[in-house]
This record gives sequence, C-alpha cells and structure tokens, in this order.
Amino acid sequence: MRPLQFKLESGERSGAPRAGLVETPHGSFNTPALAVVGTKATVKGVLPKELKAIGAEILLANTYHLFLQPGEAVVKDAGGLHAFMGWNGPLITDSGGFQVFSLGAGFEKGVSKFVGVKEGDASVPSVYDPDTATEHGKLAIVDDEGVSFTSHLDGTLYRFTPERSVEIQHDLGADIFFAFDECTSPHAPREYQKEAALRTERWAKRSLSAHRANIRAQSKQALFGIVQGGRYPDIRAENARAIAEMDFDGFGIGGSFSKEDLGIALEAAIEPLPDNKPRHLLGIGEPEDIFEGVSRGIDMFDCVQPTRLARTGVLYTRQGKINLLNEKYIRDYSPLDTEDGQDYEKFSKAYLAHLFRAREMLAGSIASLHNLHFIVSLMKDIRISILEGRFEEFRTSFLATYRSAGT
RNA sequence: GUGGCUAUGGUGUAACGGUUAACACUGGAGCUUGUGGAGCUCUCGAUCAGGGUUCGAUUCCCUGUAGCCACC
Repeated sequence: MRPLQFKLESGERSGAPRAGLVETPHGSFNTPALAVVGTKATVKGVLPKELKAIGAEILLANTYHLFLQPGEAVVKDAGGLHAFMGWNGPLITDSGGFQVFSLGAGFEKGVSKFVGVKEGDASVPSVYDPDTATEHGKLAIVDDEGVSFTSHLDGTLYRFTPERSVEIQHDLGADIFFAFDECTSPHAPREYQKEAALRTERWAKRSLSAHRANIRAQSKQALFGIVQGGRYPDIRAENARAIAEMDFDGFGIGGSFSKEDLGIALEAAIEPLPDNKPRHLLGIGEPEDIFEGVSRGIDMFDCVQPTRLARTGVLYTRQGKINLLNEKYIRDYSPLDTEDGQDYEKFSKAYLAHLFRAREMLAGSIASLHNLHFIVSLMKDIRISILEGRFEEFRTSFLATYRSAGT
C-alpha cells in the first residue's frame, strides 16, 4: 500500500481542470490545493490551530533551511516534523533543490570560471570557489553529482546530493517530499536548460533509488519527481516523459518562468504525466497563475506570496491587492473582508494600518491570516466550480473583479 | 545680566565665496511567486529674520531672535 492515495472526483481528462482528494498518513486534503508555506517549520506569526481555523489543509516546509537550522537530527529526535511543529495534518518538504537557484547559483556566470580551493578535500568539487562565488553574490554551484553551497547563515560550506536530500527528508518525515532537482534561471541559454533537465532526470532516478532503499520511510512518505526544462516546450515535454516513466507517487513542475511562458511550459510538462497521480506546481500562487495552473490540470500549489506580502502590509481583496501602508488607509475604518466571521476579521483597515506603521508583531500575524484565508477560500471556490462544471465561468468572473482594482 | 558657541527639509548631519544645496532616517508610492519579519526602485521636502560686503553669500560682516554652555 502506497502512503498516498489520489482519488479524482472530476475532470479526469489530462490537461483539463480537475478536483480530487489526496489521502496521506496524516489525513487528507482536497484538490486543487494550496500548500501554505512554513519554511522553517513555522508559518511565520501564525499558530497551527489558526491555520486549521481558516481552512488550511496542507503545509510545506523547506529541507535546506531545516537542515541548516536546527538540523534534521533535532527534528527526527523530536518525532518528526509533525510533532516538532505541532501540525498534525498533511505536510510536504521541498528538496532544497530550489535553493541552488534562489541562492544564486554560480552557473549563470559560467561554471568554468570557478577554480579550485580547499585542495585535497574530496567532499568539495574542485570547481567550487567560495571566494569567487561570494564575490558574485553566489552561494551555490552545481555539478553532476550534486550542489555545493555556503550557508546563508554563517558561510559554512555544505554539499547536497540527491541521496543526501532524500536522507534528510526521511529524517524530517513529511508525508510528501520532493526529489532533488536543479531549477534554472530563465536567462540561462537553451543548451544549459537541456543540460540541467537531463541532470534533474538523473537526479530523479537517484532520489527514487535512495527512497526505495529505505523500506521504513517508503511506507510512510510519498516521493514526487520534478519536471524541469525552462521555457522550452520540447525540453519540458521530453523531461516530463522521462520523469513520468519513473515510479513516483506524484509530480512537481518546477522552474522560474516569465508570466507569458507559464502556460506553454505547463502544457508541455503536463501532457506526458499520468492522470492518476497528483501534479504540484512549485512556488506558484498568485490568483491569476493558480487559475492558469488549474485550467491545465494542476492539483497542488504552494506559495510564499500570501504570507510574504502580508508581512509587508499588502492584502488580497476581491478587487485586487491593496497596500495597507498607503496613506488612505490611516482613517479607513472599514473592516477587512468579512466572509465567515473569523476572529481576525473584526479588525479595521485603519487598525491594521496603525499596527504596520508602529511595526507591531500582530500586524504580520493578522495580515497573514487574512491573506491565507483569502487564498485558501479561493482554492475552495475553484474546487467547487470544477465539481459543478463551471470553472471557466468562475475564472472569468473572479478575474474581472480582481483585475479591475488597478492599484 | 555678561561672555562664548550654534542656527540648513519633520529629525540628524554635509557643502575651498562659484552649476540644479548633498546624505541617512522619516513622509509619499511601486516591486515581491518551491520565504526575504528583508531588500530594492522611484519620489515630496530646507539654508532662522532683516540689513551689508561681493560679479556671485548656506559660507564673510552687523542687528534681531532662538537654543546650548560658562560666569556673576
């Protein structure tokens, strides 16, 4: 028995909107779903019970960050991530592969320019030069075996391989975890996108093998492979075909896209994927993009945007995003969206604006709850619209209002 | 009361007598998509008042006003 069951309830055709249910050892969640991001085993400023109250069903934490702090052993000895952070629902961990990109991988400058330091240390590839990397603001560098990077916390040099990422994620113990991949810059040339996609394919195979080697983990955790390929449909499709053939429990679609490329990249990536397994679009979460993903058959999303924006005073509303730090909200005593009477909603915009200006801790907490509630509710509405066969109508009407705001 | 010192955006500081008075914070706005409680990009805003010297004064001189310090 697999640790993950996926039941489609509607829209079983590939490349079309679909609704379903994913069952994990820590409960189930409805799809399309948005995983709330809690990178360091916490959704910043929000309690697990508050997340439950606003309807969040699944969380995503980050392997890279937890590996650095407090270290996977601490989490493992606490009884795993669920016990450690007090969240008893479904949990995902990201593989750490994305940090290769987001920390600013050296490959954009050309790997060859990084020349050897730390001679004799076999654990560090000879092409890695922390000094040169740092000079360019780069903290990581990729080679075929894995990635070497310096901690953003203290500069310590570390090395991740697919096997190591799987090992750490086994210790963290999330219900779903991802294969170690390489996310490329949209500015990287085509031949590099191809090269990185092939590397991601090889890493996927190695991640899967490492997972299969741990029977105990295998019975409790589901592994998703990740499709890369940049903005090139042919590379995407080829990579998706290769990843789809492997025995993963589900699939992630990764990458850094420009807005226009999202649709075509998705179309190419999704077509080869089996219909009976969930597909997760990594890191995407603006309403427009969620609609785009769902329309093409994405089942899961995760995004920092609701909470990140919240911490800087930006709120989601049905009319679009608003910036509470704007002068006009100082005396705006109208309430935040009032939908189903959640505690935080009784506050006025003026009060929240005051909290932000005074840099009070509660500001980020309330705003995060507001934004998460907004986006989780949107996912719920999208799901219902699919089940009722009126997804496109809902998409059109929602975006008509949402866009018309014009901030 | 006497002497000395100081007066530049809201705040704190720059500017040999010489372009459009600079910088930081604040104020006004924008950016943020597998986290970044951060950061970045724009932007409003000032020479205490009045005289004088000079081709030209934030800068030098005088008076007033205000503040700080010291002394009866």
